[in-house]
Amino acid sequence: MSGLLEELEWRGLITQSSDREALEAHLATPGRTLYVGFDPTADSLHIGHLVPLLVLRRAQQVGLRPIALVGGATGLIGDPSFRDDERSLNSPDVVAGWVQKIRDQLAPFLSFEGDNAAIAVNNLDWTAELDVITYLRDIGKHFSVNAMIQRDSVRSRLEREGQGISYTEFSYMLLQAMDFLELARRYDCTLQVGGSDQWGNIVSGIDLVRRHLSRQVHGVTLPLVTKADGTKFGKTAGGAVWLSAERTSPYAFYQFWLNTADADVVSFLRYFTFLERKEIEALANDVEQNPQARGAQRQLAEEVTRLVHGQESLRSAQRISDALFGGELSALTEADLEQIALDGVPHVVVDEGSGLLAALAQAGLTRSVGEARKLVKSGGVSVNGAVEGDERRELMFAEALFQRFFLARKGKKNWLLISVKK
RNA sequence: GGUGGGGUUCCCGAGUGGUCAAAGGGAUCAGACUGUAAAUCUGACGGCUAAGCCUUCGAAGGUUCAAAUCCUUCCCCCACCA
Repeated sequence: MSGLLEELEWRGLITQSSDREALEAHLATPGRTLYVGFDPTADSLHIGHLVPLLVLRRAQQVGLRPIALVGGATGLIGDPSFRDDERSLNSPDVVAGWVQKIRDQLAPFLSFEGDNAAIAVNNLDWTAELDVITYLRDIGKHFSVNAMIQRDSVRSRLEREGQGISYTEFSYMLLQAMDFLELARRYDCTLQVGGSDQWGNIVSGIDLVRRHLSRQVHGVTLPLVTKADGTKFGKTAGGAVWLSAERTSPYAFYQFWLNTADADVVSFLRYFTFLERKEIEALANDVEQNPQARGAQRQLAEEVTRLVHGQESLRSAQRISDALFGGELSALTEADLEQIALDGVPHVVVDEGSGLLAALAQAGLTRSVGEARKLVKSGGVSVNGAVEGDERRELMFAEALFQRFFLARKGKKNWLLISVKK
């Protein structure tokens, strides 16, 4: 009845699930509750978090009650699952700050009103006061170390030469299992969803709930997003692609999706948009027939940017993309250039007569002046639309657009707006 | 606490007195080709206003004309044992 599983199924979003038929039957009853956990490992979520977050939203759309859990406690420990090395701990103050930011970031994706209003929780609420003896007796007693060390998720840490795992991280799965138990108790939550790396932790939770409450609860994992060329999804030159506009501008965000490879775009449409099956099939056909138009990429970029940053930000991202990639730079007006800076293209202010190289380095477009020099020498930089071969190029009013601006470009798509200061 | 192994440039990983800014691979960046794709090929890949100089091989000292390489102490990681 809920249709959640069918929806996830055709989108390719189910990697593993606990007893599928039982789950299907379970979800047939209206009003079920599910949860996804997000650990605060930074002050913002990134696009890797988007898949489970959107699943939570999809679930709410078909009538389930979503719980977004922020790991104020688990974030203090660090999930060892499939990680090669031990994490360094973050201070409680820092993590608490991140918890708040992530809560705020999650909220717009869910509705906190209506019959199946979303719930936001923090697992620190039920772990902060827990004493260690109670924890060991009530939780720890249900876990077999023999079973825990069999988990794939920690195997590399146990077998790999030169690596180990601390008791702290090893305990992570108990904390996550406890979360499921707590949510089952408090909110009758009966389904946990997470990335495929979470399978072990989810199963631990299912077991714990069964032992404590004699109830059958369920788990589903989502695929790890991969790219056809084997490189890591979600990374760009500047690092991860973040959901916060401060870390990744809407323009950069839009460009990220627009640059999706043909081989990946269809699955990304399924994972990251709410477009219906027919629409996605039409776009898939488009990729086949008319790849150079990149219609699917455009649609993907549009949908995801709107979802994360809203209609306004999408417009400005498109406006600036059109301006920079559309045609003649000479067609840009002074107002356009001013807008470009506001819309999120990297921007630096320099004194007249400053060197181009310094400006590139200052803007972070290159890591050092030397790198900028090499780049210019190899023809990788253009200024105001023309390849710049002179490493000594100085930025003078006389040559600036509107006596103020230089539009520099590194490679084909990395723009930098330079303003010359009076 | 004991014994053994180990910490190398973004990552993996070679290097055991000069020929080492340090092999090789990956990642990354640029150029060519394109569609702001992929694949492929080419180049770059510690810093420096680049001839040359400066800083790097866990940390600090030391030996030497010369150290990533040898010695001392310390820190950290791993395995096994207690």
